Amino acid sequence: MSVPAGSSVSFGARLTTTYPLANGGRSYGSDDARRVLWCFDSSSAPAVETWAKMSTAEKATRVRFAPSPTGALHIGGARTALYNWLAARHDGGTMVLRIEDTDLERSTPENVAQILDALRWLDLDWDEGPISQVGRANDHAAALQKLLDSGAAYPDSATAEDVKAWKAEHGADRGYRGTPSGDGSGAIRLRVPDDGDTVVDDLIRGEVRFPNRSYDDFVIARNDGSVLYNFAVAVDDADMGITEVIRGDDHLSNTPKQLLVFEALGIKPPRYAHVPLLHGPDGKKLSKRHGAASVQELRDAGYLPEAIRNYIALLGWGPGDDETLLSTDDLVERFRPEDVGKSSAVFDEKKLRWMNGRYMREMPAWEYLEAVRSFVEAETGGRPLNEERFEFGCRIVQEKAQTLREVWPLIRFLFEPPVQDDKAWRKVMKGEAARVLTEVEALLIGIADSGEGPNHDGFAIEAVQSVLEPLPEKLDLGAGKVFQPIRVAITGTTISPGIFESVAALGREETLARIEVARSKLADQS
RNA sequence: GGCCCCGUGGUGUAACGGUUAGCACGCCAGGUUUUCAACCUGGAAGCGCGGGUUCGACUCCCGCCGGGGCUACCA
Repeated sequence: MSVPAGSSVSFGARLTTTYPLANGGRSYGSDDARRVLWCFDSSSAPAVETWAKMSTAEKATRVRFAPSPTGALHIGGARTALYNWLAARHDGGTMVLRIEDTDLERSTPENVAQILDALRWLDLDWDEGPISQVGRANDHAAALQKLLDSGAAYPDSATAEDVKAWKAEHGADRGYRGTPSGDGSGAIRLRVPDDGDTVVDDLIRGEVRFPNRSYDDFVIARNDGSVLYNFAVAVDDADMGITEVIRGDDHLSNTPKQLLVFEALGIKPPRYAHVPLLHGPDGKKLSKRHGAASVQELRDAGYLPEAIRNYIALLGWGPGDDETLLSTDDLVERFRPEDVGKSSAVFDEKKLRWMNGRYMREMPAWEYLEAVRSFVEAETGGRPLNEERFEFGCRIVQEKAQTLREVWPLIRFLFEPPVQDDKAWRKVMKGEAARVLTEVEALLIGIADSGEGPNHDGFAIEAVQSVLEPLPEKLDLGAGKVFQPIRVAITGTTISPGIFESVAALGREETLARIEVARSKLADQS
């Protein structure tokens, strides 16, 4: 699966937040609920399976990624999405995208759009959805009624204060136990047994036991019938036939509650794999503070989707050998949720940069060019650039740049006058610099105009190299003493592509003019 | 406070009862008679602490310490 280069750097999401169900997206809700499904252009959404018609035996791996749209997609969320995606693709399973938007306050259409955009940009597609959790209200209500009827759940008029008081009386390790209100008032709580443990058989952590008595008879729905997270998740995972729940560690302690809901519903729960959380460089939970933490920020910083996938896959998971550079196909082939490590990892942008550089070098020329283009346009405001020169410039820095964003600063001198960098000038333009530039000018003028080279003026890389390379020895100077003055003269700084390439790219006329300017400035200062 | 998870160099990981504790990023030095980058070579740097079990523990058990999560009529 690949995406045209053009779309890999633009967010052309045609997401709509309109309510009519626009495509054949599988609905898990009633007709009523259909009207509140999040819909998006189906052009990138694969055909949908008819899960309901399948027999149990046919129900292969079904995973889901269920972000809560309370902000941009985080690097940690992206990793969870990737792990789910890899697990699904690994054995031809199905990935469901579910939007946990029951938090009316924080869930916004903008946030949903942003998350979908990020997922699409990362090239992590889903087979079903996006499904709005809010849109499943009727199904939640039905499940709730079932529990009420069976007595597994009950209305309790206790307030938060009442619960607190109850716990103060019964001990801190004792979960609250309420009593049904006679009149049906109060929030709906699930009955939790006093004895025994609820054990989570986790793919990553093994069996984790939680004493039932430490859990409250927790609230699963408000009195108006609106359901709460731990209940909605369990009902949804059950209805959607999810076989493997791969999610963040922060949900481990909530899992027993969901298991209790499954039990009350009489449905076999899925398997769980709780992946460790990602931490920032300071060891704390990853947050916006820690630099480029969201997918969109990473994209804006010039990282490639495939590099990001490779990098985040390795945050907590390894292929078992010493391989570091793994293509997405490798990842799909080798990833298994049970191989994910148990300890939290720290996002290290330095390594991502290195890895991104490796991927940039591997990119086909046209793809690399198109990817760079949008970054350059952002810098230049879309001002037209000489295409031939642009392409040549990009080519000579492909080996050097580590992010798409770093390309422009390196080739900028080809389109603009040298930058003013006093520090670089002082460091280089001294001693033999004037003599060197005089010598260089003469040599460059001597290059015959064969019509070769990027500017068709004889300044081909080889031609430039053949006259400049012997110069240090000829002048009995170090290479740096000879080449740095040229670099500063034509670019203004000490950092640029290779010097022969730079001179060739700039061309005869402009190179000589800049050297001339530098020479006179040098003459003035002495 | 209660319940739970985690602990190999700065970072990500491998080894899982017996290895000189491997690999990658980063860092330092040198090389590539062109800076930066890339590339090559070399280097510094690690099993949180204390008890056990064992002929032998990074690997098993216990305690401690440290980090984290959950503990909402949030998700």
